[in-house]
Amino acid sequence: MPYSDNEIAELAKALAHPARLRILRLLLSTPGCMGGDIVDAVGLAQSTVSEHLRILRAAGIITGEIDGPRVCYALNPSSLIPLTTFVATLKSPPGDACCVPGQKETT
Amino acid sequence: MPYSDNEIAELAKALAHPARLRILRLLLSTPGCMGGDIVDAVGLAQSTVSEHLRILRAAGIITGEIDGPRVCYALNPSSLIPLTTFVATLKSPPGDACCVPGQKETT
DNA sequence: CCTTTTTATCGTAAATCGACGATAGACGAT
DNA sequence: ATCGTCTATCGTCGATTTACGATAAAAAGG
Repeated sequence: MPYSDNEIAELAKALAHPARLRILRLLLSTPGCMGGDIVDAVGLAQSTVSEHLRILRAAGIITGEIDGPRVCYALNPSSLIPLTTFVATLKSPPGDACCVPGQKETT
Repeated sequence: MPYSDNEIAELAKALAHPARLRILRLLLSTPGCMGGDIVDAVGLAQSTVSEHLRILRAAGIITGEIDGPRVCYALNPSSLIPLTTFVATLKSPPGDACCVPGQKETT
């Protein structure tokens, strides 16, 4: 039993918002990464972006290092291992039906 | 630009609850997979479990095939490709600092 | 010291989520 | 046709989330 459902759910929750994904993409592609740049890029209020950054930091997905009056944010990809491990586990059984054949479909 | 942030966020949101992760683990390990078994396993009210199943189905993560009065649920791992692709992308740059060296730490 | 810049926090309002019981619908069996 | 079983939906309630403006806190620079 590798990682707890709560742990994985916390990570998934942190990723479950477009603005936060946008921030992560930004951190991936931007050499400078102060909060101000992030605010400009996502187009939300500064306080809202700060809250998204707090959520990502609380989940361990990013780190923030104080650099003078600013904060330099960076990705911490290894934090996502519990989530990726779980998803990989789901893919393991290639494809065997669970019920006896001969059903109608739904969706 | 492979997948949209909204699409990925929807998948992450569907995974962002321990009960739903529990259901997915159950579907991975259980040969029979009718809703009733799931209700017993997660220990929540039938209506609550049905709602979790609806969310997973809406996200495409599971499928439900009607089998008489029951519904047979099964995993659909390929639905998670947008999410796994995104997370894999985050891991690509091994580790280069984004700011000039010489900062204090936060977290 | 005071000002400027940058980030975090507070308070609040609207929206969404999670859980439940009650009810309705679908199906096989009697 | 009716009954029993299984699942989905409805209505509701409390908790959480998201967003904002306003305000406070920290640090560099004049």
